[in-house]
Amino acid sequence: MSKGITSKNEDYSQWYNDIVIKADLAEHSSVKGCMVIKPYGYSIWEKMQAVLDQKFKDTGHSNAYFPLFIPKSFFSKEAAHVEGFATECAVVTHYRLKNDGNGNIIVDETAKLEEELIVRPTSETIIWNTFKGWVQSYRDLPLLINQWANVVRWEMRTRLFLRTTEFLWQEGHTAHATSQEAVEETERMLDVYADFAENWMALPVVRGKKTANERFAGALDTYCIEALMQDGKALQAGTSHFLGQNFAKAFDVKFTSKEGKIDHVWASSWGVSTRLIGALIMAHSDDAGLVLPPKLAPIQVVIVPIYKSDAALENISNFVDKLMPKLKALGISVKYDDRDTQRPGFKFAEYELKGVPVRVAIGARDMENQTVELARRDTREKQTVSQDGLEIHIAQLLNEIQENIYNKAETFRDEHITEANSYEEFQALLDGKTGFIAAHWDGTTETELKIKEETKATIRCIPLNNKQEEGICIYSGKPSTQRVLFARAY
RNA sequence: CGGGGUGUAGCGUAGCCCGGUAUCGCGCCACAUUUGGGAUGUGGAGGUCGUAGGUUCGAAUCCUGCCACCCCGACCA
Repeated sequence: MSKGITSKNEDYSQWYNDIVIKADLAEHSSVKGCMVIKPYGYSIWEKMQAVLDQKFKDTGHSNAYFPLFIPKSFFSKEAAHVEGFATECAVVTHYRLKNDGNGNIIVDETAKLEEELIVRPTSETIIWNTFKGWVQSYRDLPLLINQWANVVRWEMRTRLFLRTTEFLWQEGHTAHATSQEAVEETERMLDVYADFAENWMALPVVRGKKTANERFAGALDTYCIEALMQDGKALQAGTSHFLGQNFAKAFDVKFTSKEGKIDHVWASSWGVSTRLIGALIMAHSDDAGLVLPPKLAPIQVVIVPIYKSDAALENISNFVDKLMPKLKALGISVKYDDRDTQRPGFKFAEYELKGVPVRVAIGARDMENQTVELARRDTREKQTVSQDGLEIHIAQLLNEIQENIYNKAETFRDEHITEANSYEEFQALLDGKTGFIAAHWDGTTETELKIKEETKATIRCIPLNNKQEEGICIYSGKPSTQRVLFARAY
């Protein structure tokens, strides 16, 4: 059926790569580990940005932009932070090239930087260095800043969208007068992410906290949303960190309270990246290609005319010219593909591959009967409907698709949260059913690492509002008060 | 950084062992017939065979160095 897409069941990883390439989302660049995000893929990112950006503004944040380069000394100021990122930093050491006399361009060794610059893997340090100058009084708080940026993490292995050397993201950085406010902010932004994932991406997520071992370098607490992909592996879709006073202390950011006391401010940081596009692909798509939730689809409706003569095309086009404004008035993005260079069957396949939620096909027969053929991408069902009130019908269908995609993913997710009560059971689940495994854990990093070493499964999170129950750790047999979610992860 | 691959037209490839400047498919261009699920025919364009050396009368092919990318592992969002 679908040309050139490996079946999901045959090779999930290859299926994913095929979709990214064939749906024209991105391609490998000539730069190792870096991708080119192509226009269609980028427009999905733009849609995500637009929604998230509005949500950030609605919660009081302002956008700003900080430098790509961070002086090495800044990094050294927060011990856990530098340790966490040290192994994956690109470093700028020189600022000039020269011709070596043989026609080769080489680094000019005389142009060595006094202090090396780190290409930001995240911006806490440069931002907190800057915040020092922005905060003096409680009146300056809370400071709620977001930036849209690229970052670089020198990963050893990369995968399109899921892990690339350079990627795009947003990072929020906030400063507060009290610990409680900073924690509330951390939780608020986690909710923003969860809401975005569930209501826009149609991606059900588990809200939770990371274990000490999985925590962000420099944070006191890391919250996350975890999603489940169709192959049963988990993917972290967003994180929000309570940073305590770690960075405020490292960069000496203090404020005077109403009572005249001087104290370090409290901080949060939070981010989501282009990795979300990877999540979107892996959560919903099928062997025919990408499946996009209508709310994030760059093109929500495509109209394909089927005609034999110019007169027939003109007839259809006249109808479409009246339909398109009605759809646009309802906020629906629509494309009329009247290219004469491709045949209808080709277009059908192409838009399915690209995940366009609704296809409208109109031929001579439809024009006679005052109908159109509607095809929905999620179920691949087709129906013939009246041209009368079509825009309303389509708007409803888009909502229905959004809902259906979510429900399908939710059912899958719920069916793939399984309790394990022994290590044998745990291992059998990992190798068989996969998905999240809810199991008792003794709370030690030692046990967590042992399990990871032996099974490659990690603790994805301790769900928020987790049910408390007595039990014993599946690995050590020590007492435990709650189950945590394990999974193999991306 | 270890292990494994690959580099030949825009893409995917054959040829390499056994040296004689290159195969096939897709795509592209033109024209015609087509158009309700990835059209067909005819004609055509397109290549410093990753790169630098070496061996040879002659190198995609043999030898050496280099570069790049992909996959698997350790690391990670």
